[in-house]
Amino acid sequence: MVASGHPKPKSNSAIAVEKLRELIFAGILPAGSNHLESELALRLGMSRTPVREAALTLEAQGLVQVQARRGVRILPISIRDMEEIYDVLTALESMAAGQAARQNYAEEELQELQQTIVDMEDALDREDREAWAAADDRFHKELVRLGGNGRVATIVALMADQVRRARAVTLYLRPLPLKSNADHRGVLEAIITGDAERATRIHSAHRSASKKTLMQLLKQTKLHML
Amino acid sequence: MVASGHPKPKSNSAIAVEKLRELIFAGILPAGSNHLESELALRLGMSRTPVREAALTLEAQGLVQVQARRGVRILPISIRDMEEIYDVLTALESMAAGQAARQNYAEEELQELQQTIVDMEDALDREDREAWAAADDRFHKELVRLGGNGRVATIVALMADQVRRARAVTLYLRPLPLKSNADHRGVLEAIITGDAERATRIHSAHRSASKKTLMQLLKQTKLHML
DNA sequence: GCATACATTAATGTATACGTTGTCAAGAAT
DNA sequence: ATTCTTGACAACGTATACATTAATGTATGC
Repeated sequence: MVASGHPKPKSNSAIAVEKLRELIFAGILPAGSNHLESELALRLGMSRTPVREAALTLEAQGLVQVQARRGVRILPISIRDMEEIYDVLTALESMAAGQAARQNYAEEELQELQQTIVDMEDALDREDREAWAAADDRFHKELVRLGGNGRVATIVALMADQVRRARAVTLYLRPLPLKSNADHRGVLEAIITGDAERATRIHSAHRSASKKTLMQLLKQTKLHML
Repeated sequence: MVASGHPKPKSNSAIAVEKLRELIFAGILPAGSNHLESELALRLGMSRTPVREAALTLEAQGLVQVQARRGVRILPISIRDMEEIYDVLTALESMAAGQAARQNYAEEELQELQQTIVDMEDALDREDREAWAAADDRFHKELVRLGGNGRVATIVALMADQVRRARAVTLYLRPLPLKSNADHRGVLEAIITGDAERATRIHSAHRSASKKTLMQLLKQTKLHML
């Protein structure tokens, strides 16, 4: 067998999910807009059936809403939505940080987490906001993975998707998150030393601060819908 | 307009979701079993299409898994699954308790929560485990509602579904949860007095204790799969 | 001139037919 | 006897045709 990449025969339904997600995240299907199933099917070059199934999947993920006779509606994200999302992330990630600390990981198992912090610092030096955001995503994802709770990882990934949609707008509005890295290092150290309570506390404070900053930003700039 | 119940013309797809959920919770479709789409369609008296859509919905809810050529598999719940689920519930409900305390609810707005506690006490007096479980469900659901975060409510409802599946087995194995009610009253009082930190702490301890009890029970009785 | 009722239409919801593919078993070869 | 191959079958994935239903526009009556 050739060692090439997966010869994965993806179903059209799965392809539709991917493509629609891309279209939504790229803003080509703008928040609040409605799209007929037949229109999307035409655009994706397949029949309505797999598109319909993809729409159901995306609805379960909270990205769209399927309305009878009005097509699939790309859900907008209000300030209140962002508040809810950040609170869920705060609760679950903080718990994950604590659980990670309880696992007694060897330092080498924490290399990826450490690397994301280094990458964030590098990005900050270069004032590269995109790179910082990408590394920040990796940090939070890895943190949750280390927590060892698959359901938490799934839920957090869903919520993080929503945050990412909003970031297109918010990333360049806020000041560079210089303070964040102290928090990240603190969480890492707490995990290394096995101090679960401290890991939870630091991360919770970190998320709360992020939320506060973002909320103020959204309210100031009157970006009530994304 | 007559004040009778909704003349709701539910779609077959929605009906299929309901019926399949009932069949799963009743154990008629046992955990771990596989069922062909055509078989389920025949049983529900409709074509494969709405059944397929229902299966996708239930898959997103974590109740089943659709495997190519092997039909829909009713997902079993392992001890590890229950542990993950309880941890998610602990984190989100505890936060909800704190948020509820911050809302400065008038006492009349907390009547339903109070009523569930009364009902639990009544059920305990009568040693009616089913009634206790039903009231306990209402307590947790109402608590989360009072927290005011819709996403938390949705996620908790999903997780609570899974717990309910397992309860058919566990409800009659464990001792009557006499101690629970002190916790419930404590949470209620903390919400009334607006002590968010206390509400969170008490509820978190309550959920942790419940988890511990359940875990021991499951391991002792060697009920590794449900 | 406005409101109401009806007809038309367009989009969803559902059924069905068909192509595709993995599975399983039977038989042959080693 | 075991393993590999091959072929048939069965179930899913997808397309398409059809039924259902709600929205819209028009016509008619008050």
